[in-house]
Amino acid sequence: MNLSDDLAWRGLIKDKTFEPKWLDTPRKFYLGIDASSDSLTIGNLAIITLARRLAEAGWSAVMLAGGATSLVGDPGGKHEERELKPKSEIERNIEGVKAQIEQLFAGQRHEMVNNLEWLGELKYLDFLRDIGKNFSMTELMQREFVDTRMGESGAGISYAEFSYSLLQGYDFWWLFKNKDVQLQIGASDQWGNMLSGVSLIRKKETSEAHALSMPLVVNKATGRKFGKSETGAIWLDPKRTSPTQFYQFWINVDDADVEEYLKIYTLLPKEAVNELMGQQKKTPQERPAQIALAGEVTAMVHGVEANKFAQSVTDYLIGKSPIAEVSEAALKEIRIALPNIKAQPGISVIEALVESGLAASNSDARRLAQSKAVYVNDQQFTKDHLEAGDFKNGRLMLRRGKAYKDSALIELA
RNA sequence: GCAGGGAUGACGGAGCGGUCAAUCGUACCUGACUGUAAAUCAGGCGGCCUACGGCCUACGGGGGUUCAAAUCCCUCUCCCUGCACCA
Repeated sequence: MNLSDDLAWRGLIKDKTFEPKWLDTPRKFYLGIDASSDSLTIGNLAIITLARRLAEAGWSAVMLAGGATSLVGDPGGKHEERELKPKSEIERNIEGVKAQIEQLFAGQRHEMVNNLEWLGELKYLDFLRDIGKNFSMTELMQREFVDTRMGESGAGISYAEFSYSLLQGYDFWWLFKNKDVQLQIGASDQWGNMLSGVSLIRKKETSEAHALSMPLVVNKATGRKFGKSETGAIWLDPKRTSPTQFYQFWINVDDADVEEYLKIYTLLPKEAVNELMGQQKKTPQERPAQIALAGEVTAMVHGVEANKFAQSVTDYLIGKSPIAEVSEAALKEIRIALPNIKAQPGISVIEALVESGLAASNSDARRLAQSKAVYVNDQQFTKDHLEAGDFKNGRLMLRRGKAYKDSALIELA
């Protein structure tokens, strides 16, 4: 299947400035990544996976870290002005984000650039004359982000954030001129910014350059944007979200979403996805689609070894492999992957829940205990204390709730 | 600058001197039913405790009035709406 058909089938094309067939001749494209945090989330992963697809279809990839643009802050999709981040923090963020992109592009040819390289030395007056002159204020004012921020109930917008779109347009133009980049890809909230570049190139170079946006990934069950909420964020950084937690997240995906995620987040071809969805329909309780999804995505983000390990930890979680018989080597890894504490026999369940982070406070832990939400080694647990006999070989699995993802390892001190 | 209006828990939004740890909705957590799914129903949802009870901290910041304040007064900060100023 050629690239344009594949992307259409996966639902990855929202807006574009070209005929679909144009995609099928490989050229050079770029994807800009914001550096507002030191780690990417699965929200960013969707678009990076799209970049991977283009690369595998023969396109040359330029990955742009927004060292300069992050200093200003993208107003797109935000309801109020952002806090400016210190420069040192953004530099750190860039390093973190770069490393993750390297991992995701392992074995694929790609180029990393930082727009600080050219935006950093840009002179303001030159910018106004060369770039500013090419933007119509009328057009800019009609942009949705400006409109919502400046409208009746808007929170206002600063000149700095307002100018963001022009900077991004400049990026595209610079890359077009200096690196022969002909396409920019991004999530649909970047559409306006991408068009800034397209029209700037048209005006200044009288040449064609194009933009492609993909839809924002939405949780079908709740209708909400995916991976955006602060607390529930799933990070690519294993220090923030361990590979096991990462794997568990995908295992736990709703049935309604799993097909879409397979298309967006894995490189599995159409036939394989259809095959999986067939099985999913027949035996949903075995969760074949979720298992495939979790395996594919974890392997891509954290590597094949980490994926294997996450799968084996899952076997311990669901009691398929008894935790009492875990090998010393695996145990070491589990201590990293799961919340874990050392305890004396006789420790109260409340204390164990709080210490391990499964409960937020003593009150919270008491509520959980009262509602019979405590499990030890996959069995409902109603006693107040963990006795010596509850530990098998000096350890046990403590769990909050019925789903396996909120588990912790408790070991005898 | 002047005049009005506003700031309440994760969010939206009630309350306008005691019965307010604060109605309600959403989000979130747990239980039942299931499949580590969804929907539905039920319970919970500031913290702490030797708990059908008690204590602490909270309604933008600070100060006051009162036996008693989220509720009244003063003041500061920020936001909104008009008007004025500036073009």
